Amino acid sequence: MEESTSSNLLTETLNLQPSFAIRQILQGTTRGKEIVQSLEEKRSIISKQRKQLVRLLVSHLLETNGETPSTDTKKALAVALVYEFPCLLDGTGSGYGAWYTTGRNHKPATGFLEERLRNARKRMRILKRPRHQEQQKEPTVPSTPEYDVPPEKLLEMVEWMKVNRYPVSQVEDYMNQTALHRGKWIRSNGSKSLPEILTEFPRLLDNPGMISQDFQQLHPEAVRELFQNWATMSDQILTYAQREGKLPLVFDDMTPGLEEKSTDPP
DNA sequence: CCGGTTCCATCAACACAACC
DNA sequence: GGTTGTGTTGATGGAACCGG
Repeated sequence: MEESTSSNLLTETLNLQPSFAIRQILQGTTRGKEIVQSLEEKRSIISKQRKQLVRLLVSHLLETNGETPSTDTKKALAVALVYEFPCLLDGTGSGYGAWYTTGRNHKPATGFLEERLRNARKRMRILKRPRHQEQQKEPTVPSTPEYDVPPEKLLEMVEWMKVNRYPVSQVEDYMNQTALHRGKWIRSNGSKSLPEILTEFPRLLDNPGMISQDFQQLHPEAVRELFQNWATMSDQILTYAQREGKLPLVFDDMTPGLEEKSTDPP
């Protein structure tokens, strides 16, 4: 019942918090920065910001832990969040139940993070099964993405995505259809720089899950392995990026407030 | 041409079934 | 016992439409 006290949360947090650098995740985007600012100055956020916050965190979760993160991972994220921003503590026994609650008494796990994760999975599954979803208005490329999409249509989609962020499902569909084209384009002429890539495909960063969707599209056989070994793979990727001289830009863009909190994993 | 209203698509959140 | 999948519903925001 009232199992939890603040010292409980503290213990839990000390154990789990290093897994998620909440601030760094949020500082990676403009909206994330606004949310952090609001949390610091007003000690509150509006519901729109809360939804955006959940999107950013779940997007990070998907990138780093795959589609079905463990219960502990999800709990760690929720705990890290309310530890970092105590004003987000809720009235539930644990203090973070509104963000993540494990299932109990035949009731499924719930909370904003869990629900977002579930809805994201649902959407991704729908996208992966185009055959099932054939009653589209446009008679365009339902089955294998891209192979039968004419080049001009590809360019049309790319241009559309430069100026449109919504509807999200449309963005995800177009990103899906242009994944192969994007891969070729990025690697053409000795590979593109990060700013070049983000100018051509801004939705890669601001629409959650697009990078993993691309990887899924290009290397479906390796997705599982990548997710499982992400901790070591990410190091190798960073090392490679550094060697290629691309890393400084990445850090400049994504972690402007990289100061004190050196989070070394246990 | 502009402001207000209606219509429509999307998504978050909920509820329950299916599964391990 | 719990988690994941899926259908449903209400809220929200943008597009289209209409009257002044």
